[in-house]
Amino acid sequence: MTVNKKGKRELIIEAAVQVFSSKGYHNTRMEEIANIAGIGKGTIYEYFKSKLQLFQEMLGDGLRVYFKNFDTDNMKQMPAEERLRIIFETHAKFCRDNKELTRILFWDTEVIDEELREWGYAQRIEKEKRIMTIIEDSIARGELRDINPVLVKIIITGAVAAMWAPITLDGWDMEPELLARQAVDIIMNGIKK
Amino acid sequence: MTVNKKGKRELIIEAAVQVFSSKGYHNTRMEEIANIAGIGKGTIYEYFKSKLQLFQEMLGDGLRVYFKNFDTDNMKQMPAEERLRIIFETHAKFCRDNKELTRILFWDTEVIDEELREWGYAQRIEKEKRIMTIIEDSIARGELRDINPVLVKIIITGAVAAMWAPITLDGWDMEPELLARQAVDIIMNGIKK
Amino acid sequence: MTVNKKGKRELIIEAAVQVFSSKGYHNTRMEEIANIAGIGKGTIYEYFKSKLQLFQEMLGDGLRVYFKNFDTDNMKQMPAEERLRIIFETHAKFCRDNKELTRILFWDTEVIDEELREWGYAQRIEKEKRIMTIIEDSIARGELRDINPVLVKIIITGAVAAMWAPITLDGWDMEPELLARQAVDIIMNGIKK
Amino acid sequence: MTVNKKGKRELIIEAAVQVFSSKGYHNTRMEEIANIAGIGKGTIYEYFKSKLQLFQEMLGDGLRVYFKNFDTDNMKQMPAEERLRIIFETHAKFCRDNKELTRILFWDTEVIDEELREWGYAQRIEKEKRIMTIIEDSIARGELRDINPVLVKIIITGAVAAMWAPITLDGWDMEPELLARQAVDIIMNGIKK
DNA sequence: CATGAATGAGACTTCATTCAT
DNA sequence: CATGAATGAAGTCTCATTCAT
Repeated sequence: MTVNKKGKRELIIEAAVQVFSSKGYHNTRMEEIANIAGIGKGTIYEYFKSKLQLFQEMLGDGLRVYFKNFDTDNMKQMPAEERLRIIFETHAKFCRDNKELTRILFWDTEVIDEELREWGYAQRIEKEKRIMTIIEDSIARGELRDINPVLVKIIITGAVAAMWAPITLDGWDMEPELLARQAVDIIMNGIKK
Repeated sequence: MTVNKKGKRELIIEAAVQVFSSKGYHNTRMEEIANIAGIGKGTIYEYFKSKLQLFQEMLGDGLRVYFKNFDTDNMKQMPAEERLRIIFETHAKFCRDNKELTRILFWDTEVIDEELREWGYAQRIEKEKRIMTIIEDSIARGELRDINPVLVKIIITGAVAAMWAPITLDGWDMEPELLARQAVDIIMNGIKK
Repeated sequence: MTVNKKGKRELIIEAAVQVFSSKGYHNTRMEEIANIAGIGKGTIYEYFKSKLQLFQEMLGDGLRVYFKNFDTDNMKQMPAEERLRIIFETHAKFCRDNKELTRILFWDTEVIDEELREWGYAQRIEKEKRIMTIIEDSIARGELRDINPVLVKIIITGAVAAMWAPITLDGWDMEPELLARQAVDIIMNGIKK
Repeated sequence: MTVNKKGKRELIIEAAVQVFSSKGYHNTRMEEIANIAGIGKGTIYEYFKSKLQLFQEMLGDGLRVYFKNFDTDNMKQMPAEERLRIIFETHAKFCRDNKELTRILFWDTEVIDEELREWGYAQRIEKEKRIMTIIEDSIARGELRDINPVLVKIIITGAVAAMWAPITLDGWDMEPELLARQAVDIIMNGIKK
């Protein structure tokens, strides 16, 4: 049945997230994914054409969930500060709920496949464009000082991306809303007294 | 001769940087490194016990060069702003001069080996401790607002780490000194007008 | 119902002939046979124990049809020329009506199974014995020149077997009766003017 | 050294002929070829890209040896009878000296690969064209009765091809020269007294 | 009876490493 | 010291067969 089939596909994806995250693509054995999913090795191939495709669909599924959290239409009307806050908060929530996946999605650069590399590159550009728009909008509206927007983009994207490490590795546990508010405060006003 | 041997060792390391950087650890073939170094496949094993050891020594060499750039003793006396500026500038210079290597050293998380993973973790902690010290020193000295130091650390390390992408991938070319001055300005004073 | 079951068995055999003929034993997937037969994969196993058995029964069915065409009792009384003519004509008809199957039955030597190999060998010997009997009978009756009967057997069996290629592959279309008459004429009288 | 390398390539080809001949393409395991050649499994891949390529090169090598035996230039001047005699004799010699290979080269139709199938088809057409030329030449010169040349071609190619079976399987041992003389005698003059 | 999702044995192939030259 | 031919462990993937529904 469809319900059943969908269930098994998700079962595999979940096992894949677990193993790919902790071992990386190349150290992951299809058999281990199968074992963790509680199914036979061959069954994976009923749902995914190859190891690469399983990995890609895992990324795709993850990103779809991630982007579902942003309501882009509403955001256009907001001031820069608010938009940044939402980005930080949403990202922090996703990171908290998908600790391992976050690293693969927003940090990992393991070379797996040429096509995938380009996909990852496009992904990064896409995300950064969103940040750049916010910054340039705000500069145009005169909300910001006269600063290098590329540098601001690096600082913001770097901060967002760097969150996975303390959360995933060090078990840092901070309320996403608080984190977002404080982070945006620092970026907007600086750290100097 | 020792000189000769040293020469060949460096030849191999240079080839290793080239191939490991562009293909990642697992997609790199020992034969390709040998070809690029212009030597025989077996010769690599005269200088390195294994592929893993070659990779590790490549990392070690890279980090040694990196840290040689910091004069830690002098830095202790400086104000936070100056110390941050040096970190940004030094990092930007290293990134500009070792585009590919930077990504492997300061971003890559490809899982290669359990021991190496811990080494990388320790590396990260080490670097972050340095940042934390700066921040906590400054807070103690009353130079900074009352802010979450972990968050500041994330923002600074994230910004430093994120520099590789525009420089390596997008060909972004900015004077390290200028970059450092502007970045520290933003972090200290924020972006708000 | 028995009728129903028989109908499905034939359905499978027909699909098997189609796929085995064009792809060979090892390139044939049980699933493809099932698809062409319009049934489920598992259903084949209700009628045949295994892929090998299906193949064997397909061969058996084919040969039974083939040999039904020879009325061996009547043939014993006929002169050699007439008997050869019947062999050629019958074979040509079967080939025309079962293009692909003919190749598998009378030419193919794809090694599939030790038991099957011996079965095929016995099959060949059986057919050749028939030819040898005709030739030796005729020699005894003084109808033929003093020639090597083994050689004659090779020429006749070779000619019979070789017919599948132009008919199946090149689309050669010749009236079986005419073909048989002319072939026997050549064998009996040679090609020299 | 080149001599050494050539030696190993031939070693593998010889082992391949042995195993492919007796088991067929699909039942042949690369490991068995390696074992018979007395080398490691991986070594085969130093000389041949894949199982398919090994098979193809084995066929190519075999055919090259086969065709080296025909002196096509000289043959053009000879009468049909003589040319046929040479074909039979050369083929019989090759069959005697390369019992197993002959079946693969001139009889086997195991479906292995689409490209290979077309190659085999072209091969057959090429050989048959040679026979057709002889027949049509002779008809033009008025050496032959008014007979269907396609039928003659089938009889001759069939006879030639069918020789492998008694020689390889039944251990039939006949002097190639004698065989050729008698076979051509039968084809030219028929078997009737 | 019919089905097709699930299975796992087994095949090909790669590539780090060794070692005789 | 330097080499590269040889090796075999180990990984991905296929597909005949089973069995619960």
